[in-house]
Amino acid sequence: MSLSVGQVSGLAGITVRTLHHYDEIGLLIPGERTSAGYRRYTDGDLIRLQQILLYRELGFPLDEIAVILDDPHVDELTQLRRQHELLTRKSERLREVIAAVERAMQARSLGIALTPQERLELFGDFQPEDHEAEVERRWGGTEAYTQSRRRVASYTKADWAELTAEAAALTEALVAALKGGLPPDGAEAMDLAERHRLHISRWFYTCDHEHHRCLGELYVSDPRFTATHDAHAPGLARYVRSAIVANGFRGGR
Amino acid sequence: MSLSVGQVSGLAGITVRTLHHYDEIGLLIPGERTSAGYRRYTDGDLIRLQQILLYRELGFPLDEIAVILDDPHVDELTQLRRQHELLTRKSERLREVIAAVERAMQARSLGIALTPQERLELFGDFQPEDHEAEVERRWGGTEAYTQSRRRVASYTKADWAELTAEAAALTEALVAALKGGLPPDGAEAMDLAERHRLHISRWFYTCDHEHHRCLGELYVSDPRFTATHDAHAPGLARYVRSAIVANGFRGGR
DNA sequence: ATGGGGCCTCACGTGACGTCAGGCGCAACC
DNA sequence: GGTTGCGCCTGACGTCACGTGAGGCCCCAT
Repeated sequence: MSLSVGQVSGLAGITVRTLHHYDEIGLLIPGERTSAGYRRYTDGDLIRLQQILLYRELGFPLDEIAVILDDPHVDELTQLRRQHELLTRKSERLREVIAAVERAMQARSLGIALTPQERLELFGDFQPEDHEAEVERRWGGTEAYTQSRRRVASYTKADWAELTAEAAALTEALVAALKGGLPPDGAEAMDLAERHRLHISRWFYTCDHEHHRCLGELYVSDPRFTATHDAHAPGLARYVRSAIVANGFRGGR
Repeated sequence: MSLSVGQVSGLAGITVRTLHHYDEIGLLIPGERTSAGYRRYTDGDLIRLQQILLYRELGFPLDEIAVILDDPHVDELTQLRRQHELLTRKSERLREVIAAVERAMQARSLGIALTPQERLELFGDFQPEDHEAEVERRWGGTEAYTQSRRRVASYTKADWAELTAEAAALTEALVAALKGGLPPDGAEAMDLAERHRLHISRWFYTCDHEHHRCLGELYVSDPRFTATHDAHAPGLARYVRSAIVANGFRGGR
């Protein structure tokens, strides 16, 4: 009960050439060949092909797929769980994009123009691989980065919930301080900056005052960070930077 | 308020090279250049970029994206509606894939093995563009195909509901006939075959007895059609083929 | 025995970038 | 006021995942 290239290509919705290619690079070598050299795909081959197509659709390059599938100490159930998680993540991202498009439609039909930044953030912030790759490029190699990465990887859902709640409260307080007209070098703002520093230290990496100051600079110099902050309140990025600097003078040295 | 390549690449989560590429092929030419030849992206450019990235993620090739976006008599709201529809379609497909993975997990943890066909159907049947491309390859150029395509394109939701209901009822009746042991060349089965032929004629293209016979052959020779039929009841594909042949002799000539 | 459809192996083409190489622009730092 | 560094520029070649023939077996059906 083995199938020919044509039959498999029909079943899987791919071309014969693709199957040839996968054979060439050793990703999917048919279990048998007829005496005439015809490829014959067994049931096991088909299962592997389905896995390949799934990971391919998730955006993995073929050589990585080979590594993933040929890992000997990973059984099929684990593969399925991985796939499931990646798929749901992708689905969530898609839902956000859809929501963004809906917002844009609403805005458009009301005659409001969204800022381009607001619309591009979707791509800048949510594409998981791309974003991580970019982070790697900017921060790769630094100690803070690797520490942060190790910690974050071990977080449970509950941890994440706590983390984001804490971050949200902090942002809210900062917005309130800004809108309340409190000076960035006042005690309240400095306290908030200190809370911010401790937040980073607790959840991501040990952040001393100097590092904190670098972060503050980044908030105003990197347009992505600036946009994220200023989305909550205009001028927030600069306000936070100032508060951080003031707090650094107070507590640092 | 224009941005440099680096700033745009950061915002959009893409590389500088990609922006250069889009400039080279004329997909996204920055609105301005400084005297030194530096690219400067305006707000309009960013909006266009966002549209490009959306269509790109939907799998469109870049030249097609250019055609879509440069279509003069399509305003932004229409674009958004198109995007929204395509995205929701993609989301639905993703949900089906997720559901399939969940089924596979359940089956696996219960120790049941799914047939490879069952798993590959997902890719064979639901990838919209690929599938259509394959249909084009197999049937492109035939008159029946173009006719079917024209008609199907004009169907409303209500039409589709009626169509699928009719098809489901027909399938059910065929399954009942098969399971009831009625001979495929008996009057009842032939009547059902005739109903099938009229169903095709009504909804897709004028289907005479000869064409109907070809279709019957296809049901048993093309594993995809066979699988679709036999999923309802084992042996259904062959049963339908026989009934069609018998009906052809009765009514055809 | 003779097509015709499916399959084979080269082998070059293509789309969407990645990746240097070599060099200008400009603000900062010494 | 050089020079260092970073960002930007233009070629130009490399890469990945195939697409697209060309030329030639295989095999079943007429």
